[in-house]
Amino acid sequence: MVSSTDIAQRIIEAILAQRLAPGTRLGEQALSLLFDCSRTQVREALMRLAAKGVVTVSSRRGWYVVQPSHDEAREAFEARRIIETGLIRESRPMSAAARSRLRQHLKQEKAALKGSDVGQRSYLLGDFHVCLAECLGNQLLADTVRDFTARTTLIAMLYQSTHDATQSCQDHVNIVQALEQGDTALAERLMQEHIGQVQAALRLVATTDPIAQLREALAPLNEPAPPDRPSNSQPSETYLGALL
Amino acid sequence: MVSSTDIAQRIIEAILAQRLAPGTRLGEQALSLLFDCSRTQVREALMRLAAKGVVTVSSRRGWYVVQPSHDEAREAFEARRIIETGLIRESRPMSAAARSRLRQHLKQEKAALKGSDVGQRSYLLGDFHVCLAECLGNQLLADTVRDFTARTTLIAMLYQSTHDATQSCQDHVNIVQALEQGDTALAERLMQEHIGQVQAALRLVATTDPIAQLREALAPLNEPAPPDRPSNSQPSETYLGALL
DNA sequence: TGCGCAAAACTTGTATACCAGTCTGAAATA
DNA sequence: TATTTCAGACTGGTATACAAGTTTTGCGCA
Repeated sequence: MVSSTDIAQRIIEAILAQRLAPGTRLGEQALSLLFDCSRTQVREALMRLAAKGVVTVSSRRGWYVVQPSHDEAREAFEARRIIETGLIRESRPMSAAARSRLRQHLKQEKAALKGSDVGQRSYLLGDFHVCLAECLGNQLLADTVRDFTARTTLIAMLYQSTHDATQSCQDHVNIVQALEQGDTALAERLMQEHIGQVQAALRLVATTDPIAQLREALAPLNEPAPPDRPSNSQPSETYLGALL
Repeated sequence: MVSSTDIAQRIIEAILAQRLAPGTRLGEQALSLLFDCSRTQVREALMRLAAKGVVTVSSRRGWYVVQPSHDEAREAFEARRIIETGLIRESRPMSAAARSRLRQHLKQEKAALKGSDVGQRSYLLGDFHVCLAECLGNQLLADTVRDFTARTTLIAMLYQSTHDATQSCQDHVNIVQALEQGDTALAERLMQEHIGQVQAALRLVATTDPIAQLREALAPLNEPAPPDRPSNSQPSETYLGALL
């Protein structure tokens, strides 16, 4: 039997791994079937996620993974810039355990880059920021960063980020290196630039087209798909399989 | 009939007005009686608040307003320092509407200082920071600041803040003035100092004493009570009346 | 063939009944 | 008298039945 906490965590993880696209419908019955539990548990999980701004509910229609607007996208990136650079600026030297953990994480990132699991890669690249916040000694902000990272991951999916995973990983390496050398000013600047570049890689097309996603998904195959990611972003109930 | 959103909001407001002390038990049945609704609504509200870190649930025992530890207190203040100074640093000049709103808020604060409603005073002093974050154009961080402000309000209650309300209000005035003059660097420094002073006003006694609150509440009357607030911090079911 | 309307299928919203721990206090016992 | 045990009251945990609304589908009609 799974608890509502498990369900919420699985959904968050699926989002971080880009296995759940923005706009995906999360039916209560579908989820309760999938996790073999009652709707009560599912609703609890969804309400918790709604409080964190990861899903929304449309009355008597269903729960959906959020589709942040342009304004919300801007706010999310600004929030991350402020929090993560602030954490670095106010940081004291890291403990040996923290440094070791970060190095371990970077090792995993590099391994994932060589591998073919795009979801794992995406997950680790996002989790780095959570990991760093925890290592800098503020669990409260680390939790906040986790929520905001899920948000920016959704934004990246929605606005078709063209950011290079290799570049991101290199940025992370440089940031950790600066921190280990005690050069917080450099680390802060690197983080600022890193988040800025991820934000700049968004294709902020003014898509007021209500069927844009369908159009995208069903486009003819002449045009090559956007790099770094198969063009499979139609929101659909079948995607719930991504949770398992 | 009240919705779960209403209940959650009322609880948050009661906390911001220091009418709900940390550790107060929030029984599901008591709340459902108080708001004349089913336990379902109450549970939804409490779970949302739990996701925001404002209440906790002890299995089959009850829901309680959180009692942040020393570490959590430190993290909460650090988080607010980072977010609020960061918002000011990255802010662009405020709109006329925003400036007007802030001035209006300061006027309310001053009025509350002259009045006798301690709850209203506490609420407005905390709400200033939320208001400011909204005026600086980031709703996402404004919501975060609201949660964190509730947290620091609880911390102030728990650790018997000796901070002077008049001083806080004056700090707010100075911050707004600096912002209106476009001197964001000054505003940032003032905010940094302001939050630092509120934090410094805590009596962070190492209270591993499990009955510290009882001891405090039932202390003999020779010692004068802490200023700014009657010493009535025993958590008790009767306090639910504070929600109305 | 295209359009409008109604019914049915499906979805979330809500209350409630029942289950399973937790605590209290009285009674039995040493 | 002090201690232990056990029953009962009380609490939150969970599932489920039913209500209320939405979407889809299929039929009738022009």
